[in-house]
Amino acid sequence: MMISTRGRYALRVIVDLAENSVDGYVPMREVAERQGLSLKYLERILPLLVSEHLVEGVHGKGGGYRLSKEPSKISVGEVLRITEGDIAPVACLENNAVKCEHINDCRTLPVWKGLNDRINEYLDSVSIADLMKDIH
Amino acid sequence: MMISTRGRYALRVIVDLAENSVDGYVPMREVAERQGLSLKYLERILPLLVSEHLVEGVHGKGGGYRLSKEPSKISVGEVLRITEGDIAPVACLENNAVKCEHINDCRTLPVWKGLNDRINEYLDSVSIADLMKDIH
DNA sequence: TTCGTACCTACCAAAACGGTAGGTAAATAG
DNA sequence: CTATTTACCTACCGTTTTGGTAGGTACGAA
Repeated sequence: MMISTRGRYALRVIVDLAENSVDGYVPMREVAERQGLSLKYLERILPLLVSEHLVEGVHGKGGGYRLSKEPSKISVGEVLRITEGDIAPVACLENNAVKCEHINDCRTLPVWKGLNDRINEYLDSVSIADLMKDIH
Repeated sequence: MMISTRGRYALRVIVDLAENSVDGYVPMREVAERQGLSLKYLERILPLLVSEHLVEGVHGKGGGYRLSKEPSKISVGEVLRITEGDIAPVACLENNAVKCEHINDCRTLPVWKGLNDRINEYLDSVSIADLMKDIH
């Protein structure tokens, strides 16, 4: 399996924020409760999203989190790359991969590159807005 | 990362067999040497491919392995599903996944299904013959 | 000053990963 | 019949990743 709970939970949090932060900030306690996830675990995931300017957090009463961009401007690929670190399907395509010596003669590399391209292409084509429930 | 060494090595072995078993059987010792992989580790992977009738092994001198089908009839997806067990990108799409209770109201499920479909579609579209070096 | 929030760091159990070790079973050559 | 060569089987094992928990501190509003 490629996408761990970190990425999956992050995505659910982002969609939850998109749907529930009508104007103000939403405390993570509420999101955790709504989504049935551990607050403590989410608290470890959110700083990643903050540092990459996907969400903003404010302290104190009335504080919480909100999205920094419109849901239509955030792609699923963006969220996953931030939280998973790397969504390459094989080790040799990871960012910090050790240079393979048979790279010019590898029979299997083309299929991994092809797979990687299709995965990223698709995940970048879906936005958070695409995942939101239409609220009439 | 989604595809572990098991699947990647299996694929390299299959392509190696396709290229090097002109008529007879190829001992895994030769393949391991050519590919720079641990023989002992490959010996643990190959029974999977045998039991699913992708390759055949014969004992004794002159023995080894050969493909059971033409390279053009074996897809990359087939090899990976056998060796990896499951190539689902997320836990909730795995074969023996626990039934999620929010399955009918999950905002993120559609994107995982879409991803899963594209991954399998692509891997099934590439055959071992596509990965072989043209030998003139 | 108190409360509610984000945010930080250390720790930890369980599973997966990537093998190694040490055999047995079967087929062939001599 | 014996030796050799191969496939095949099973148990073990160190390291890394996963999926958290525990216990705080920093900050901001009331």
